[in-house]
Amino acid sequence: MKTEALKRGGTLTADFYARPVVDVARDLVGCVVEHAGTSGVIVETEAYHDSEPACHAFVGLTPRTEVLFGPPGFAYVYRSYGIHALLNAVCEDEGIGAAVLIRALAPLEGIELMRSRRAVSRVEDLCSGPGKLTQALALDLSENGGDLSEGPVKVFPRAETWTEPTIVTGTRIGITKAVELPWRFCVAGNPHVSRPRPSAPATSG
DNA sequence: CATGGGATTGACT
DNA sequence: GTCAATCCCATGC
Repeated sequence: MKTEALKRGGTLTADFYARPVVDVARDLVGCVVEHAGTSGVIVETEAYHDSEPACHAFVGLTPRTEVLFGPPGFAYVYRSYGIHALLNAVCEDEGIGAAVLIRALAPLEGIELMRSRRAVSRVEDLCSGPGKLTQALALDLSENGGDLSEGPVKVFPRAETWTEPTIVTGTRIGITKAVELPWRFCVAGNPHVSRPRPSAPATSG
């Protein structure tokens, strides 16, 4: 997968998402998410697929999972624990329920705006969790089903300074089923990754 | 129509 | 470490 598919209006296009969800989860690390005057570099993701019970799409096609089973490159936003909105990117072909959960960002643009939305001062606290980043970017359930290449939520290819991040793999957070799958991807040693951070294996970087 | 369970966070012991 | 807040939706009567 080369850059040709990464260049429509600057955003990633459906081709990027129409691949195995675990591959997309890994490749989204280092990419940039933008919404409502704020943006950040993705430093943590998780993959979910309808073949395993931790995925919402495991139950099949329902009103809730309709977007998950739809075409790739769209936003799946849902409410978690009645409080937080969580942002996912729908992946793989239409008819397959798969998505990448965006779990943490390194704030890039609109940091003061994020501070006003989050009421915390430290940059490391603004987007270091899936519920935190949606609050910082002012994302809510109305973004569910939105086209990630056209907005209002947009995802851009890796920024120049993040072309080759060192990625650490771990198990997914906060789930009770299929806990053993190593489908969590983080930038090694990055302060914006949510906790618990995966224990970094011996890597250079 | 009633019930139960979360892909979390922040506050408190 | 423990725990409550809070709402959408899947399931079962």
